[in-house]
Amino acid sequence: MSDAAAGNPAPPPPSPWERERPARPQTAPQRTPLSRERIVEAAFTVLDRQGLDGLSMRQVAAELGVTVSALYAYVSSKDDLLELMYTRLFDGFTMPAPDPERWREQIRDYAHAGRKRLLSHRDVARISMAHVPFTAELLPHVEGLLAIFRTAGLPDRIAAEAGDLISTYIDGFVLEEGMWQDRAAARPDDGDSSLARPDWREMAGEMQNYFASLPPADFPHLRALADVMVSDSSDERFDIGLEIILRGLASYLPDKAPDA
Amino acid sequence: MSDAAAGNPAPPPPSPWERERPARPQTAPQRTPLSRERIVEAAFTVLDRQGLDGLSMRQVAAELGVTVSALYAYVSSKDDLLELMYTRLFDGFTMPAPDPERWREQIRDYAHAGRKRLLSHRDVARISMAHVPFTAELLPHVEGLLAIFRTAGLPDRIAAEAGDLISTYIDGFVLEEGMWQDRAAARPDDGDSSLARPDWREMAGEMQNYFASLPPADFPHLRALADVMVSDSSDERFDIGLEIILRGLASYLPDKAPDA
DNA sequence: CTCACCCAAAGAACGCTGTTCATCAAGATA
DNA sequence: TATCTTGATGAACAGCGTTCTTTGGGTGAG
Repeated sequence: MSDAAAGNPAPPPPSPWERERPARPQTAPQRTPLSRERIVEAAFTVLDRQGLDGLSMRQVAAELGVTVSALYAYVSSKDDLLELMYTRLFDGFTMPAPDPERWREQIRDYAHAGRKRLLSHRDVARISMAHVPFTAELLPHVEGLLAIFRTAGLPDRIAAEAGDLISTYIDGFVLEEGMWQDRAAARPDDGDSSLARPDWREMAGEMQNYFASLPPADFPHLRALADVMVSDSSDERFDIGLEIILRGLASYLPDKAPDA
Repeated sequence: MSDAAAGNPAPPPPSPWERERPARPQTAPQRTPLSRERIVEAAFTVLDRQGLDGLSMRQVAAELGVTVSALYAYVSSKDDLLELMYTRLFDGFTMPAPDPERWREQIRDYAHAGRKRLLSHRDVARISMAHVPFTAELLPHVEGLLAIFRTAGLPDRIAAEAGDLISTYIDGFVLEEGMWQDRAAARPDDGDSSLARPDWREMAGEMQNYFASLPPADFPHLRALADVMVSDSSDERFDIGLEIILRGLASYLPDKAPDA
């Protein structure tokens, strides 16, 4: 560097004793200058590949080809990053204008969209469960839900609770769904042929065998329900639970009789 | 140590250069020989003092005056310990014989007991949320729940889902409850005068102010419901949500009309 | 009484975590 | 050309779950 004044066009090869230059040029394409968005994106990549337990700041940094400490210039903590991921899930998600005639369908749509969102990335239900959607960006969603319930005619105290209730239901259901998937994926059965294929059908068979093995005198109802519990798909089970809640809410409507 | 052959009755004072003997006699009262039960007990002590995030194997070991590695002779992993803690919550918890005339009260009792159990130790709802109650010790509880629903007359597919639904509701509600408490306790407001007193009333006031500060045009329903959301106690809110679910379930009973 | 054994616990170590800090190269500004 | 800013680096710290080897005291056999 000291002879730069000479201005010779061909730089000499690096002297053997000077520490090999960090080889910035390798990373030098300098993809993009790093940003909150890029960090969140990388975090989702790591999440899908390694799950929430494998999501570490170091892994995210590695995914970006960057050091850990660099992340902390854009994200104040891991919790901050998780919150960013959580709110990003709601991007492009708008609540419909409340239609009193169709409030049930509107809630059904909301629930289905919510479940789809939680299934869009691995372990996202666990992240969602750890957050209350009362940040500024998410308040419009809460407002939208309350709008549907209130204009449908539900009493205030019921409407106030209804939002929490179905949100909790969605999160809880998908969380449990994910736990079964993990359990199925972690079965030491077929060696490393586990191509991330949970093999739902085989799992169901094992469950059914297990239920059938229970002492009939002690577990009559569990045995009686084994068939239906195992034969219903996740989607069907989700809709059943959702419908129970909707019927409960409908029973508070002043006017019409709460029949299906 | 090398002149032990002399056999002199009075042991010499410890030579200054040999590392002070670990002073086992200090710990030597040897309280009790360490066991799974004692480890779980200590874990709950640490949990109540430091929360789930502060619950580490090392802290549990310290609580028992013992090294970390000693724990692993009784507990195979931290997850194992957490599962032990989870199932211990159900100790002395028995399901009532199903009474078709009183199924609603029975479920209400179950829910209240469940919430009380989750509130009995800090952060326990988070532990509960991470477990499916399908271990051998807990199956009787599931069976008991299904028994109540089935003998009440609910269709099988509804009964099968009902257990999950109310369990998820209880866990989710208390989880959220705990998150608000944590948020209130972490408020940097009054310095270190935080004697673990969440000061619920003050928190509610802040919430109400926040809602009132929202632009009326964008958040009419949130503003309208601020009063009721904040004035209702946790117990009332819990009962409201529970009642919504119960009404929904009741709507599937074949015979009687599903009025309150 | 002495020796061998056994086993519960100790202690050190490994690789990982979230977070902070001093450093540094390169670009922009004066 | 000299200074300042900026975005990233690499080392470090304390703590984590887990495993491995060592050890010391109590017990039973000869």
